[in-house]
Amino acid sequence: MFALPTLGALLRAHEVVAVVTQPDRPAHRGQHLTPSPVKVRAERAGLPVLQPLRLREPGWADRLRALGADVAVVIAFGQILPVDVLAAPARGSINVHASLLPRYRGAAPIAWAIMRGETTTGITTMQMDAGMDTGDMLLARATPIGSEETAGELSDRLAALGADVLIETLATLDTLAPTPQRHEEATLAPRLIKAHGALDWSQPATALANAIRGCNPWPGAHTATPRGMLTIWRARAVTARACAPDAPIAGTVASRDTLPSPATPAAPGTLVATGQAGGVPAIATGDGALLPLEVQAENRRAVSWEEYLRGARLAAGTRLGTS
RNA sequence: CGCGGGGUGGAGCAGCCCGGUAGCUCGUUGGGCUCAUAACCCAAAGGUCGCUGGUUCAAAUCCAGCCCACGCAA
Repeated sequence: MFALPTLGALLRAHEVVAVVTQPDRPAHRGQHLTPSPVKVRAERAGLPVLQPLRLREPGWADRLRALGADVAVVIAFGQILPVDVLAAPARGSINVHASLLPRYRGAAPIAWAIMRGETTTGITTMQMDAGMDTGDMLLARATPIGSEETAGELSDRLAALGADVLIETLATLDTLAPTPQRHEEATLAPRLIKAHGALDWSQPATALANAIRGCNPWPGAHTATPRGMLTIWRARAVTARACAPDAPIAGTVASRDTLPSPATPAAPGTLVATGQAGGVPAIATGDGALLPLEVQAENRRAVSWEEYLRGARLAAGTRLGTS
């Protein structure tokens, strides 16, 4: 979980008076009530754990104020906090946000940065105010995004970076000059919903590859096939050199270098031979073709694209994405 | 008792409804073709059809119970 490294760093470097986290929720197979990882970690450290259903309800600001904390650290909490709660600690509340503000304000900055094809992102700490991620910035640190990095992988890195930046922020809090954000440059990164994972094959292959990275591990980029929904976990954009609508999938390509250009490109979403990667079929897009690497059919494990195709029995020319 | 699909040679799957010869795409091994190959051709090895019990002349297939791993929930 994203907040865990920061909690660990705080436990080492500061006195933590209490931890506030989400209530236990039914989770996983069997619907058992499951505590958040933050709660587990806090209880192991012997700290009081508060799990408010809604911090907006009256009384919480007073309870938090009574803890007598110098400062509150808010990270990946998922609730909008009223100002009296933010102001409960003596020095207010500091947020660790996983983007370079004012870009990608909101609940899913990591996924959106990848889906938009950004090559750089980072961590920003800010003094929280009433708006959503609109507070004055304290410290920021950038990090490059790997060309094939997934949201999950980037999240792990940013979680570790966030812990560092937060500790540095607290250590220099007295001398830091809060910098107002350039609000006119703000962009939004709203919480993802399942529909954000629906692949639109008319988009360019590079955009689709970004969407797939950004939707890994949640909600998963998916498309319809004649045999049910298919989630694509990893994919690579390839050139559409040999994309003919009725090209055979494998086997009869005489030479990868002498293929004639198709008279008409295959419709987006069509399964086509590529003449690349040993004749493994790819998927035609609005611009170029997409070569899936790791996929997962409904109710099944994630497997390689080649493994999936062995059992899926999809012929060349099959259209994906039309349910 | 949250819901839902699965367990079939080494991998991914079909067959199950409608019981009757173990199938497909790969992989592996051997041989062939070729300047060559991840391509093509031929051949071979490899399976207690998750387990137990039941029904039946006959069970991968129908019934019951159990075990195992998986998906969904934001």
